[in-house]
Amino acid sequence: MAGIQVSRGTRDILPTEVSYWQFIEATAREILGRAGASEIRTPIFEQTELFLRGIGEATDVVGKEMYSFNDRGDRGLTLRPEGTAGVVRSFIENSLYAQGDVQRLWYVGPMFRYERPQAGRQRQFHQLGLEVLGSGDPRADVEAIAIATDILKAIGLKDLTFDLNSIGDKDDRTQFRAALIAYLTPYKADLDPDSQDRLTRNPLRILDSKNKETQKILHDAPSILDHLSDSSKARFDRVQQLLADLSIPCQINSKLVRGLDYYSHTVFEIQSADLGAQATVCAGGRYDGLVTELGGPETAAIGWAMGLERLVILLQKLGNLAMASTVDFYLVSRGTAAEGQALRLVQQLRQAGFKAELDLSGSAFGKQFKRADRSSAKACLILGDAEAEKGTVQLKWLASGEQAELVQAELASHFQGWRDRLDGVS
RNA sequence: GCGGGCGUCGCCAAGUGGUUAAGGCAGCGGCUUGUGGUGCCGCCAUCCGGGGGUUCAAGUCCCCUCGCUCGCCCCA
Repeated sequence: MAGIQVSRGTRDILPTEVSYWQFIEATAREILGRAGASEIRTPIFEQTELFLRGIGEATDVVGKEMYSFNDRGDRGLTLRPEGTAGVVRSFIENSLYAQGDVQRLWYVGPMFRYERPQAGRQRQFHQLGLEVLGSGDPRADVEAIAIATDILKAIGLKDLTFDLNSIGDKDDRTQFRAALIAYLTPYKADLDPDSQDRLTRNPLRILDSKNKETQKILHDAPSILDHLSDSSKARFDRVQQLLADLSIPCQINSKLVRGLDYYSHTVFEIQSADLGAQATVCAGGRYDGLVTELGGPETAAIGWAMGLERLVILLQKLGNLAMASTVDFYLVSRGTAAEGQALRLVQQLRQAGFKAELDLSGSAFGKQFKRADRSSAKACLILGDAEAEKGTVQLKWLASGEQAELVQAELASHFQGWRDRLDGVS
């Protein structure tokens, strides 16, 4: 039990679990590809400055959750806590905006946040995200959302709730902020401590407080939706209408605000009731100001990210993924000459497209057959001293027990027949 | 960063201060030294996350520490 263990908040993804990951990633890759999105891979660490400016210095993520360090050259670096900032940095640095009107970029990979680990929340976790850069059209919002819901649907998730809101533009929020402060200030003493603190620092965040008392007070609070400018409101209406056209059901939640500073207008969150406190499975929104904030040309943009660990948890709960990987042929051999020939045959089978496993134990035939069973192989190829000498091999189909002796040199002539038989069996 | 629960073999799990730490699954070996799936037999924790302490005596009580877990916070 002593010895070195994984770091707190990190974990291994073992072979029994990794098939879920591969399934999710393959499904997403397929759907994103069909939508004309291109994968982009950016570094795991970036200059700390990028996140300070991109995410916002006042946010908790930047304030107390980043893995920041100085390297040997005394550069201030940070393990990326999210994916958008790096993609936008790359978009600007590589002048991707010059390559056409809209860039649809997606990414997948590990992110790092120093948080207290919890179910569905780790210090190293994985996100898959999409960024659509270069369009402020409401259709871009809905297209991005539709891609996300397509992915979630394709991997088989049900019973998800989709919350939608608009937090308007900067001016809308300035107005609303004043109204909210004016409303809440008389109740200040009754708010939970965190919310009291936020009243001046970041009053919008009070809206999604889980504190019951605070929520009661918020019941009659002004709504952001009543403080949208005409154009912001029209934009939001259009988004809702387009979603309805696509039959994507959503509920308007005027208290939905996002934790990162760069969002504007459309924000949304997709949650599952089966995840406990960390219920959000996918979240995102529009961030029209971020590209200029990071030194690029004015570029409208919308994006989202999914938490892969959470998707895997949900998928495992459904338990509907039959991941049994069966073996076609299991090679049983004993004796120096036979073992050498078996190694050659197993390679020949693999190169012909069969899934073949070679028993390396060198133990008694009985033991090797037991292992063949456990591997759920369909057939055994058996080589002992007698076969090695004659240049033959025994083929035994495990389900029926039928066995035949074949000439090694003629093995390839049986391949097509075996393929047909294996296809029939499975 | 704050609060609650938990931590016994690879996995599940008994064990409520008293001699040698149940059991099941898995694994390994044998019956069966060239033929499997069943069956039977045997082997698999000098040790109870780690470190201190209390006691004649601790896996069982106390303290510290590490980790997991649930919630807060935060967020994907």
